[in-house]
Parts: sequence; structure tokens; C-alpha cells
Amino acid sequence: MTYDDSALVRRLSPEVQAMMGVYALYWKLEESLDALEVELSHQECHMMVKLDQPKRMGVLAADMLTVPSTITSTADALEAAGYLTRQRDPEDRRAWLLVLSEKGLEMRQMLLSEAGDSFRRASGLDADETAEFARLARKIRENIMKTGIPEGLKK
Amino acid sequence: MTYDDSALVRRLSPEVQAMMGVYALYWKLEESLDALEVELSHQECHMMVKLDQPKRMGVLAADMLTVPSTITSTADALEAAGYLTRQRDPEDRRAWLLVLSEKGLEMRQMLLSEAGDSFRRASGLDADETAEFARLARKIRENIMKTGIPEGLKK
DNA sequence: CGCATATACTTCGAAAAATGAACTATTCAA
DNA sequence: TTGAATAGTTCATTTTTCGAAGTATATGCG
Repeated sequence: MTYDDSALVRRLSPEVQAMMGVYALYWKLEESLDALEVELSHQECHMMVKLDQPKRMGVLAADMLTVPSTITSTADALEAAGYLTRQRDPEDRRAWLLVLSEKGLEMRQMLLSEAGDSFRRASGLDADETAEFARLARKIRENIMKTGIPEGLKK
Repeated sequence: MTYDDSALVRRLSPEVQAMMGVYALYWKLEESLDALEVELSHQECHMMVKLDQPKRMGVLAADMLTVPSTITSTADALEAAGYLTRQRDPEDRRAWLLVLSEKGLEMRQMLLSEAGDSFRRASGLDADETAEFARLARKIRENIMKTGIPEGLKK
């Protein structure tokens, strides 16, 4: 059988405990996205998820912890597959906004819903606990959105 | 400034909200691990974190969503750098157990503590909320540990 | 036992993904 | 208007990942 390290984990700080749970959940999410047999590469999946709204490529690069040239090729692939379009940012004509197409929005919806299913399967939480976890997760995400992006402030 | 999509997020199912928070936190963790300027590659970091106890390479492959040959080369690098050793699994002499060295344990400790710091910085939660989030995260992780591993059951 | 088949990991060449430096177009500041 | 800075692109190089064939051990069956 598998092992039980709960006693060990309990001795760690709450913050570390929190991150270990996050870590485990994230890998479960990856696993189910991989299993999805969708035509998207890893990186392409992530870009879809990050595109909660039109974003500049530079912002995406910061967001996805990568360099601009990687964003270019990922965006090329998603554009070629019809998931998004490039639109000049009216506020700065050097920049492009990546905008999900109808097909892209549907795909993103599907990916998110798969993420939700993955949580349900993996977490083992009941409805109340899930609601509480969701509340805190929402709060955390809001905090990250508010404070997280270095300075590529624009959408 | 950054945008506020909290109203949109609230309309999603709790499970999706939960996963979006997890997703955001995980990327923040990646970001701080990257910034750590440690001699470890991405994959090597992940292997260190996954090695909460000695594990077979095959189990790690399942755990890390990759193929055996990738595990071999990652383990080679970590072994060469003195973070772990290979020990034959006494229960099956075809298999190796990857065992963290003293140096490896320290490094893992450091990575975990960085993860904790990252949570503190990113989450914006107070002590009570952090404790509650940690409790649920622990529960989730226990559930994943219990149910997650396909069948490479062994340590 | 002895052989066939399955499993655990390794090797190594091929494929895929990520990077960075040089480049184009646009903006900004003086 | 001009020079420096910024957003994104191109493309050659590097890094990472993969997968097929190989070695060693285990397991099952007659």
C-alpha cells in the first residue's frame, strides 16, 4: 500500500502544509489535462488558462514565467488552430492583444471544467469543505492578481 | 492597473474556483523557485520535492507524469551533484530506490521552506485563514496520497 | 528446474520545446 | 526630428523530453 506521512506533514508550518497540498493538487490537474487527449501542447493549455481576458504577449510572458519568443510560438500555434487572434493594442500599436475566439472560449471553458472535475476527484472534500476551500482560494487568487504582476500592468 | 475579475470568478463552481486559486499559487511557487538561483533544473527541483521519502524510479515516473528515461537522467544529475543515492530495492533487485543524502535532505528542506515563504507572500491570508487553508490542504493531500498512485504501489 | 514472458531501469539517437541575440516596428522624450 | 526604449518576431542554438532497443532481474508455467 501507499504510505502515510500525515504525522510528518503536521509538524511543518501551515504555509508549507498549504503549499504541499497545492503542489499535489496541481500535479493531479496536470495529469487530468494530459489525459484529456486534446490537440493542445502543455504550454498551449497553460496559455489558454491564463487568457482569462485579452492580454498582451509581454504580460503573458511574465505571467507564464517565460521569454517573449516562447510566447510568440505558442501564440502562433493557438492562432493557427483557431483558438485565438492577435489584435493590435489600440493603446500601443507595438503590442498585440491575444484574444480568444469563440472556439477558444469554448476550449477554455472545457479546460476549466476539467480542472473542476479534477478537484472533485482528487480532493475528497465534502461540499462545505469545498466551499470553504474555494472561498480561501478565491481570496488568494485575488491577492495574487492584485499584487502579483510585476509592472507589465496593462491588460 | 490590473483588472478585477472577482465577480466573474464567483459565478464559477466552487471546484473551479478552488483550482484557479491552486493554479495561481502554483505559478507563484514556480516563480520563487526559479528566482532561487539554485543549481537545480526545473525537473530536478520537482524530483527533490517529490522525494518525501525513498521512492522507486518507476513510482517517481508515475508521480511526475513522465517516462522512465527522463527519471534516469534527472536522477543521474542529482546523484552526480550529491543530492541522492541509488539503492537497490531489497524487495526487487531490478528496481532502485532514490534516497536523499544529507545534502539532499537539507536542499529539500530549503525548497519546502521557500514554498512556505512563497505562500505567505502570495496568499495575503491572515494566520487563522492560513491555518484553515492548511488544514484543508492537508486533507486533500492525504486523500491524493491515499488514492492517487495508480498501482506502482510500493514506496 | 528451465524456459518464456514480464518488469525495472538504462542507453542513446531523434524529436520537441525553450532560449537568446539580432531584427522590425512603434513609442517616448528631448 | 532624432536617439533611445519597448513590443514582438525570427531563427539558430541549447536544453529537455521522448521512445525504441538493450541489460538484468523476476515471475509463471510446464
